[in-house]
Amino acid sequence: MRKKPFATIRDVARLASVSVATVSGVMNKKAVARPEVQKRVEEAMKALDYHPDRMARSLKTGLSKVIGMVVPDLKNPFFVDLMCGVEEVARASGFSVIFSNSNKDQALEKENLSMLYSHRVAGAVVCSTDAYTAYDSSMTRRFPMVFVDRLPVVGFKGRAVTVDNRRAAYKATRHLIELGHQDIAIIAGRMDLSGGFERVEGFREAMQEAHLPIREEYFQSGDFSLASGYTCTLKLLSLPQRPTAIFSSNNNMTLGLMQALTDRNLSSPADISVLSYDDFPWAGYFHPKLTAVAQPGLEMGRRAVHMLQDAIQAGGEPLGEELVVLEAELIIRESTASPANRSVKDVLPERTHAVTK
Amino acid sequence: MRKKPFATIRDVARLASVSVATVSGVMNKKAVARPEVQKRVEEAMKALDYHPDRMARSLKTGLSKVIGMVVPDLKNPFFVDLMCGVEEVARASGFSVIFSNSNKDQALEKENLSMLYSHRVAGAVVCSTDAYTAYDSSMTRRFPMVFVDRLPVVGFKGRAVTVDNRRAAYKATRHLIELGHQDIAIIAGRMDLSGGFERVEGFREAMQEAHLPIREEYFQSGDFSLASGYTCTLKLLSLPQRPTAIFSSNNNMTLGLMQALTDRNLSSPADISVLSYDDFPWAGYFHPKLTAVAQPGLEMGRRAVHMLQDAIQAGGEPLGEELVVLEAELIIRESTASPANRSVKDVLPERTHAVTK
DNA sequence: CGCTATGATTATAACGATTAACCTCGAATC
DNA sequence: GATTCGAGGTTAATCGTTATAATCATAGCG
Repeated sequence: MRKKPFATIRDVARLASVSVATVSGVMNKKAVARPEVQKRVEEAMKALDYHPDRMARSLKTGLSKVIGMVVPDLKNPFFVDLMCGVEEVARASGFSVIFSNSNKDQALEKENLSMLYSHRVAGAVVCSTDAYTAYDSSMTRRFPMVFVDRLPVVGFKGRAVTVDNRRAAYKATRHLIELGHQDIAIIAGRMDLSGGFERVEGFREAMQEAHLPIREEYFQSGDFSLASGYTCTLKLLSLPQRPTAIFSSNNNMTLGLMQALTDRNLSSPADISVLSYDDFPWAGYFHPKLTAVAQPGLEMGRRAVHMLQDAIQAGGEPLGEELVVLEAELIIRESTASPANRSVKDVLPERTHAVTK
Repeated sequence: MRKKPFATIRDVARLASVSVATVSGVMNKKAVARPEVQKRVEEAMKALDYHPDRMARSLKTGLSKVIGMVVPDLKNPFFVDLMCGVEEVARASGFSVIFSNSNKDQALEKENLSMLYSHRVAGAVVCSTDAYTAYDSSMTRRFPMVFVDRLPVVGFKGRAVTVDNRRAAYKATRHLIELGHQDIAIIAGRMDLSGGFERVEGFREAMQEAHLPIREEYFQSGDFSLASGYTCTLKLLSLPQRPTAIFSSNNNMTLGLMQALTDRNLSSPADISVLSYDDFPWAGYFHPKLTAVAQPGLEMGRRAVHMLQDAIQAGGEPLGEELVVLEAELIIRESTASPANRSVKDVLPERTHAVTK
């Protein structure tokens, strides 16, 4: 083996003429060494550029200061927001974060989770790529996890932080209706993901409440990808009776939608109103500036880590179910307007009831 | 201490009725155990959901399968590209990545580097937040690093992958000149960062070659932030003789630039051409679609990890200097056009020489 | 039958930290 | 003066792995 390239606690002890236990003591502020000794130790540490080996420490204590995070797609700014939130509060409490990208691949996600297990992370916040058909309960035994944005399985019992997709979609649709739209189309996302499904539900709810029909051809099924947003929009635009507004279920599909619009030489909101579920950092620079549902990604990440730390604190005792549901915000910009030749009064019924929880 | 929550190599050994050494052997494909034994061990591992403790392993071998990455700003999509590239090839070769965000804070960056050291990472790719005035050589002794995008210090000797900022800026400016622009302004970035400085140099070079003056009031000093892009643009627009084209030194400043344009009711390229150093994933959705210098972020991240792995392979023997300089691509979209009332022939001289290396 | 060569398997000492248990020695108490 | 006490220190075991040397069969060979 090559010469040891870093200083160990023993080197420090030797230089400071004390035992390793003493060094460990002053490091962890436990044993009260005489101020004189303490100073000597600290000087030795500095002199040797000594930084304790966290692996050795974790090995001994069984406590790791690393958490894992797995996201399905690093290119999506929403997940980047999540990451920022996670990183922020993790670091604030002395944790490091191993990020891994599952690339929307379920197998890879499981592999990543195993990898994190191998690292003996204290816990993980995971944004699952998919509804687990076989949600492996053995995984939960490995280390505490909190799910974020997406629930891993319907009827999930565990710890998660999500946003109220249904309510957000309801509010968004309601905004369209209040503007006077009747012919509202939706580009749905993946219905096997909790978010995708709930957004459609919120949309339905608002439409039904307003006694507006959801025409079959106005319901397009996408898969959250840009490409699907594009083709769905094209289908909508070539309909004999074009919708006056489109609700897009996520940011990527909105991008496809906008592309299709410009390709067809249509402009928003003059020709068609567009409302995007998911805000972009740059949504205000679009032409038009996009009206969008802004999910509190940062806050979600933060809360997830807090929950995770509670679970870590509990030291493996299974903490009960805990579901934090945050509210998304509808940011009204310029891509939504009243449809041409139609007054608001014609169409808007009284609001009958609030959305059910 | 609580009951051990995971299976150890000893548990596997017991279940398979062999010694720990044998288990270790079959895991690492070293010792050739009898096929029968090998199978028994593998079954035991599966049955116990055994995953070797990488920390214990690293502690023993002195070899870690983790690399660190520190970026100055997670919100900037360019750095996210870098991260993607890093993650991709790291994972492909069995490495995990600890990401950390220095938030453009030099002290925090150093702290992060110490943290990574504490984790005994095998190496790190760092996108430094700042030119180190005191570039601590003790840091390089800790673990191999390769710098990406930004050189840590002028006259840097070490391993890094960057892009040819100067040449890219030259090409971009040249494009503006070829369109017939003479009154070209630049919003410079931070001159203490290698990138910021070189972009200005490339700009200068193209202008001089075309015998075009750089008027003092056309040179605005920003700091790579959106806000600075905004204010610089406002200053340019209120000049008695407005420039016909603006070169913005990075993505955030371009955002500020565009904001200022719309606030002043100006549109591009009709009123003014804009060229952005840094492409956005969504630059094609802007109005107008932005002409931009696209840096190969993904590829940079990938190359950086390759270089890092070479250094890790070398096991601490200092590898010589190695600088990989990639080429950025100019993507011409719609935000640049010939200035009103001016023909190309009037202004374009013969191209005299290629940019010097 | 010894003796060795060979291949499979095992016992055990690290790795760098923490920590329980144990020393030491002077001051305080009786 | 003996006993207790406690602050300040040390020793050594331990965490889960790997590496090395040692052990153990087993077969080949003269």
